[in-house]
Amino acid sequence: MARPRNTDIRRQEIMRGLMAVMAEAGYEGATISLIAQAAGVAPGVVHYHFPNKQAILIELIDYIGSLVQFRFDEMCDGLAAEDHLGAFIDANLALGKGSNAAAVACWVGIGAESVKQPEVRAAYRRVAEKQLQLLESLCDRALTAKRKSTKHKREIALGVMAAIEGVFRLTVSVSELIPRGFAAATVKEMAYGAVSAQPEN
Amino acid sequence: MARPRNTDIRRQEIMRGLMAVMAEAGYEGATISLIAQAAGVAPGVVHYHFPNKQAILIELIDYIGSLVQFRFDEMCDGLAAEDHLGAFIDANLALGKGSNAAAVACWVGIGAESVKQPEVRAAYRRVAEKQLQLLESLCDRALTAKRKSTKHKREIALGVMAAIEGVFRLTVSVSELIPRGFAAATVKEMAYGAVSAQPEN
Amino acid sequence: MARPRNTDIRRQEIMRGLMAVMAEAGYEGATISLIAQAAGVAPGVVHYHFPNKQAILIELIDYIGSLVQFRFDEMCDGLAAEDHLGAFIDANLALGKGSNAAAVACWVGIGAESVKQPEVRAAYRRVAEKQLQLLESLCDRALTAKRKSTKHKREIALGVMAAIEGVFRLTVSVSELIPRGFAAATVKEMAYGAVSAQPEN
Amino acid sequence: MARPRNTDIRRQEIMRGLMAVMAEAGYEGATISLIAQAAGVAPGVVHYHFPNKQAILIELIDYIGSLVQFRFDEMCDGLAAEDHLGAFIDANLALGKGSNAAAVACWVGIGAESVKQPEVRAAYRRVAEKQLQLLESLCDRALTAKRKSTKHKREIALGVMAAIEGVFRLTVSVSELIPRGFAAATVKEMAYGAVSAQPEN
DNA sequence: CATGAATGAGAGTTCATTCAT
DNA sequence: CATGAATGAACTCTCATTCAT
Repeated sequence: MARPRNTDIRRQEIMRGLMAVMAEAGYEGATISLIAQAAGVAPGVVHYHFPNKQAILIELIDYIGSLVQFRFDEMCDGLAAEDHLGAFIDANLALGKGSNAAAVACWVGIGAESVKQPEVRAAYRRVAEKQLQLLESLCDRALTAKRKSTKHKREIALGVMAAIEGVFRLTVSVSELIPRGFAAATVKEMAYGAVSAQPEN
Repeated sequence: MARPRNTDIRRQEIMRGLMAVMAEAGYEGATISLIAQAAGVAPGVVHYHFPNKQAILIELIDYIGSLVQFRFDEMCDGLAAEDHLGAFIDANLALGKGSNAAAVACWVGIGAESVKQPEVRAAYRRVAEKQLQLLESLCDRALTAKRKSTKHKREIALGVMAAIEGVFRLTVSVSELIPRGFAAATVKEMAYGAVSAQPEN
Repeated sequence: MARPRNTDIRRQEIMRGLMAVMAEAGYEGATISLIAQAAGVAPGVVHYHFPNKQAILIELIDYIGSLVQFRFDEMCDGLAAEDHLGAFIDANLALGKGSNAAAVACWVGIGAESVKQPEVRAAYRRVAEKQLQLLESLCDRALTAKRKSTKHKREIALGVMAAIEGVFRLTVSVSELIPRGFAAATVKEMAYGAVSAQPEN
Repeated sequence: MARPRNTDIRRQEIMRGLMAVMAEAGYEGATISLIAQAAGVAPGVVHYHFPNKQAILIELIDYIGSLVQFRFDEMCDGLAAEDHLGAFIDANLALGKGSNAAAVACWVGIGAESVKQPEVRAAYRRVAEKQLQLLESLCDRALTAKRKSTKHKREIALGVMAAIEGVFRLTVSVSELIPRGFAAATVKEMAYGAVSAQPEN
């Protein structure tokens, strides 16, 4: 009898509206009005579905995390275990299908917001911890496949993660300095270089 | 006899005020009033010395760039040419004297602001290009010292730079995940690992 | 066979919802959403049964008036005519069965709303006039029973009414200053004191 | 050199702006914009001098309290101690010079706001407690002058206070029912009637 | 040079009311 | 009758910027 529930759909639309606007104007520049416009809804709708602007951002953080996860799962398909590390790097940095420039720009903005908003920081950390654990297990697989010591898998994982985050940052701010398609290759070389550099098991 | 110009001193005080506030509250959260307070001056003074808030930020970008440069010069003192690459990484990431957590937090915020403010982006790029050129020459020195091909010096330089920026980001958002004193060592290993991995010249 | 009308029930539920919420949050703080929640209905239902928020308030005014009337009737039962004045005061101020703290808080809020909403003011006046007429006749009874001049019955009635309203106000704002069970006794003393002070008839 | 401080003047102007608007439109209806207009300043000025709207209201509470106190002091001048109780009632209720219809309307609104704003409630209580103590001492004086027991001075004080507050309420909501100049006389009669009714000391 | 009061545009948020289902 | 999503106007509050002193 009542109007059918469409909350989940609306929430996604609004969250994607934030992503689109934020990629151009930053978090502060993403006004509720602009977000609503980008989502194709009236301004009041935003606060009907979210208690406040921060809540949209936090939902966006999880969403971007899940996008990477999804792309990684796709890319792993049919790959040997030792190549999953490369797949993870590609999932984050490779261009082409599934790459998402807006998400990258947002991710940089999320880093800055997490400086002052503890809740954002917490949400970011949840995603980062999950990715770091995944990365560690991928390093383990790669090291094991090459019969290398897995002693420094966490260090390598952290280095890879930092490199990925750094590429995001450079992509956003100084994309002209990075030749197209360069980043994924370089980070993969660094990662597998580190793997190879480990002593035999 | 005119009274001595204290304009330059005031400008520095204000700019450092921005750095201090921005490290806690982000760029948008750094109100003119808070900046003035941190600088120990009246709010009106800020706009006497700077046309607008953005101008302070741009001065801050150059200032942070010069801080790193200065620390690098200090650290190079007495080091062999091949170790200058390590000195650069330390200048950015090593803890202890000369390390500056506020500057790191600001740097992350500057990255986010450069998404929407072209002038900030340009200022950031000037500093980044300079650092990248320096890094490239440091890679060249390191490769040459080990009689390696310098063909991929730019790739290595970019990778190192990304790793440094990424560490900044992780430091700010998820410092708990990074053991103290870990970052500089890991990035140096990655850098020299890449150097060693190059073919002989 | 039409389904039984539950409109009247719903209206009461909603009106009581307003009373409950308004006692805690004031009239402006009583949002339609909160009222609906307190009434156990969906927000949309409220405007199905009432054209607007003000209409609920006006119904509430009459309702609270009738509550007092009802309690008065109950308390009069078996009392001598000269004691009906005391019963009226008790009906308003006595604690125990039939006392209604929420109604008192609402009544204070209604007074404030009547400053700006003419319709509310009119509704309040209707109730007040009725009570004042009743009070006047009760004073008449009390005076006549004591063979006193009834010349100032209206003054006494007004004084009693003011005292009652004032106790409401103090109860709401500074209940700590009023010992429990104190108010009804004090006002009754004042009322019968004034009755006694009148000249013999 | 700097612009001279005028904060105190501005704060008073704004507070009186609130009083003027609130007397017509209630507290919620007194928007910052209307308050500023009534005070003859730009909207932004309001929040330059007050952190928020509530702070203006709290200042107004103290101000109204001091208005009554001031009028009382004036009216006491040259009166016998036993008549000070009457002066207090006149200070609150007498018409003519020093009477302030806007203040009365605000006071009713303040009562309603104190239901939901604890800070307002606290401010109201501070004023009420001070007045109640004063009233008690005035009752004491009146009783002592007539050689009556002072045992119930607090009860009488409370009754008088309730009557005054109740008159405010009736004045605001149903002024037509109260003949002009009636209230002060009636309350004074009630007060001195109660004094006379006490047993000899 | 310095001060801090003033400005006013625009932000996030709330909410009475409407209405498609 | 009932639902709850949608609307958009209006609110309080913030703040970069200006400028009289």
